[in-house]
Amino acid sequence: MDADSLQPSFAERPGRAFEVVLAWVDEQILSGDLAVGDQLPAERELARLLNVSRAAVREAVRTLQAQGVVRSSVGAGAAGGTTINALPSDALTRLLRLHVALANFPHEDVIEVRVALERLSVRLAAQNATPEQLDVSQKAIDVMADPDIEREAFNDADTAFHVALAAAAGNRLAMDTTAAIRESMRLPILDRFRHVHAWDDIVEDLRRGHEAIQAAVTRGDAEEAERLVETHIRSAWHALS
Amino acid sequence: MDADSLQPSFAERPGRAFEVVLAWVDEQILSGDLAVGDQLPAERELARLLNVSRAAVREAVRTLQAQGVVRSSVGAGAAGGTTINALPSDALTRLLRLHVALANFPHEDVIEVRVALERLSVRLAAQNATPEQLDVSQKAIDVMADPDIEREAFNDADTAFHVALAAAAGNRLAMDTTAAIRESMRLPILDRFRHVHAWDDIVEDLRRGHEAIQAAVTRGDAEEAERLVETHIRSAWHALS
DNA sequence: CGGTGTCAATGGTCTGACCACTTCTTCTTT
DNA sequence: AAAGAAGAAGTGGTCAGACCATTGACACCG
Repeated sequence: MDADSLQPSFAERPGRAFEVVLAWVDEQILSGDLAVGDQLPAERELARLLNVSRAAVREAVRTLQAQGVVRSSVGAGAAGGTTINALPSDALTRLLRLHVALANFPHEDVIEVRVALERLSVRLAAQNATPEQLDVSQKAIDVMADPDIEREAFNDADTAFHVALAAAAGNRLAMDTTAAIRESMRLPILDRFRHVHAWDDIVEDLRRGHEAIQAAVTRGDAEEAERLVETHIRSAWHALS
Repeated sequence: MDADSLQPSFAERPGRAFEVVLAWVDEQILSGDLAVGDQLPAERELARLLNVSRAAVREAVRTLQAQGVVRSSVGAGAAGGTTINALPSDALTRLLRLHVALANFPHEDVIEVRVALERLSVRLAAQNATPEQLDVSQKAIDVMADPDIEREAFNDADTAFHVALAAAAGNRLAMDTTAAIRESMRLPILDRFRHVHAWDDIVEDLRRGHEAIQAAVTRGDAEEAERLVETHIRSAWHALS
């Protein structure tokens, strides 16, 4: 009944109790008061601060944990407690993959977004890529050049190629989202790889596409790289459908 | 003590209690005993079945909810209870928003990705938007037309305009990512709104940009809409920097 | 000086209770 | 007999308070 003077807007808020906690954490993160590596208040303290039970706080923490936002460990001192996670892009990738796998998004929708992001990636890569970064994508091309390569290994190298180009873009957010979406389509694409008939023709098209993209990026031709990557993604998906 | 004869492998398992529940649900889903639309046992029953407390069951349910796997609603009968879910989206938006905020990406990087996604959104919107969807974005424009509008309200309506266009694209993934990125920049943009000097000039530019985009989308001119939205975003950010 | 044990703080768990809401059943009234 | 009202039962949502295991800091004793 008293206190609350520090956080009245949250303590008075209606709605589910654990959502009050989530909203509070969201606000703290978005406003910059909580950053990666920082510790959340202890569960008991947070419960008192927001006028909810500790059980409600714990349910919110579980939600944040499931999303990879925080990590909890027991014990006193700096090592214990709940801390904001570096949110390795794995969390994004995991969640995107889960959603796509559950057919929540039509594959065509995913393709559209993927085209938009990869066009951005290769454009930035053509402008910013270092020779070392281009070596990484070239290595993926070399792997795929093996005429006896298994379809799964080819798919992995294919994924690695696109992720490597995204990494070469020098834009971390573009890389993370591009990689997450390509990664989320790894299994659906592999499934099609396995059931397609004209495998030899398709894989040859893919190889040519990759090499053309790599060449355009290497010589810094952003526009051509954008055009090539869009054609590459769309025609590959069409051939597999 | 007793019982457990039905699920000994789970009831006897060590490790965190809520993970026992998660493992049980995983097993039921993977084995096909639980499918989309099915109901989980009631929390009290599940707690008794797995020999854990109801609080542990609830923490597991929160985890599943955060992952979008289940949906809960109160009440007796078929309408109440926790059911296996098909399609959530909040989880993705929330995670992406936090991801952008936490990773502390350079704002320029975020702008690049935002341009790529919003170009996609307005292109799809120009091709697919219904009059009802265009009404929503028009309403945001009307709100911003108020000459006495507060800067925060203007920013909210601005966000709403871009999100509405993304929604009109008819591509759920594009909408979620576009909305998440625009929302992740809500606070930084608001901060600039508050400290900018030539507010009147800037806001007039923004209004003209919105109206031009809305007009292009309405008449189905995808290419012009793409061009306009890119110019709009880049020039607005430049004016605020 | 160095080990050693106490102590405090943390997350993890449990119990048992109450609430708000929804549905189904049963009984009363027309 | 039909319609409606009252209540019983079951659901998730929340709370308070307790205990446990783990961890780190600090005072104490050798």
